[in-house]
Amino acid sequence: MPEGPSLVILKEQTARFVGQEIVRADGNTGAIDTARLVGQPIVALRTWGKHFLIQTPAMVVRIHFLLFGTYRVNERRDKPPRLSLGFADGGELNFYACSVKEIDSDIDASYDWAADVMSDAWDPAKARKKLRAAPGTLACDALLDQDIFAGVGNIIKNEVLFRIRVHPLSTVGALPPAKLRALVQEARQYSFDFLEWKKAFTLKQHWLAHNKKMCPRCHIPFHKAHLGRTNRRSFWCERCQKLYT
DNA sequence: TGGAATGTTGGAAC
DNA sequence: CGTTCCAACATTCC
Repeated sequence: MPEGPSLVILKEQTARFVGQEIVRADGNTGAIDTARLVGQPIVALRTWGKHFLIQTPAMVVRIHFLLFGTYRVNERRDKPPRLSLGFADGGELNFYACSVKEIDSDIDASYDWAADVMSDAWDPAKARKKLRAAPGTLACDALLDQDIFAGVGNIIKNEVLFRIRVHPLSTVGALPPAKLRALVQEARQYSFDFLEWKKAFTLKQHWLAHNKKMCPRCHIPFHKAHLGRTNRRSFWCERCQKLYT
């Protein structure tokens, strides 16, 4: 469940806990002192990219789901939770197979909200500036850079590059200004499309490139390889997606 | 059924 | 000291 839009769904599903007091906190995370959460009210539940932030007066806990993490709201899985929070109204929030970490309480100082593609504070001009500052970066790596596009994951990467018809091995410095602008714009636009499709349980059927064998536009086979510094799977069409170097 | 995958971190190696 | 590479983590699906 790891890309940014999925975290936004989690935030929406847990909004009812904001303002509530944690009456029980446990789990097999060795990383935080769960006892310190008991008695704490939830000040805010926020997301930054793929981070889920649980803010209380005493501490801020960061959940990262990595590749396999899951959660349940008012339900339990048949597995030990990494972190389980119980609330006064009987509700509970359970996290599994994720990274749990206490972070600095001053989250506004440590997080650049303008870099989060799902945030109201998202700043496309700032993202373009960061891209121009690293012209040698491959397009496939740039989209996965959480300092530029927090929340973008491998699915979004592949879909954005297909939408804007840019080859994953293009360098961002070689992109014409309109393409650079499109890359930044679609990183956010596709993320919001992802959000709506995920909510409707129709995400996979909307994939045009990710995990696909054939180009839906020109009907030749996609290329598939692990590319870039990030070495993640890329799916692309040699005919439709232009290589800029 | 083994291998790969919506991801990141920390430490070794150079 | 900076950069790069790789193992580790852990679950689900094909």
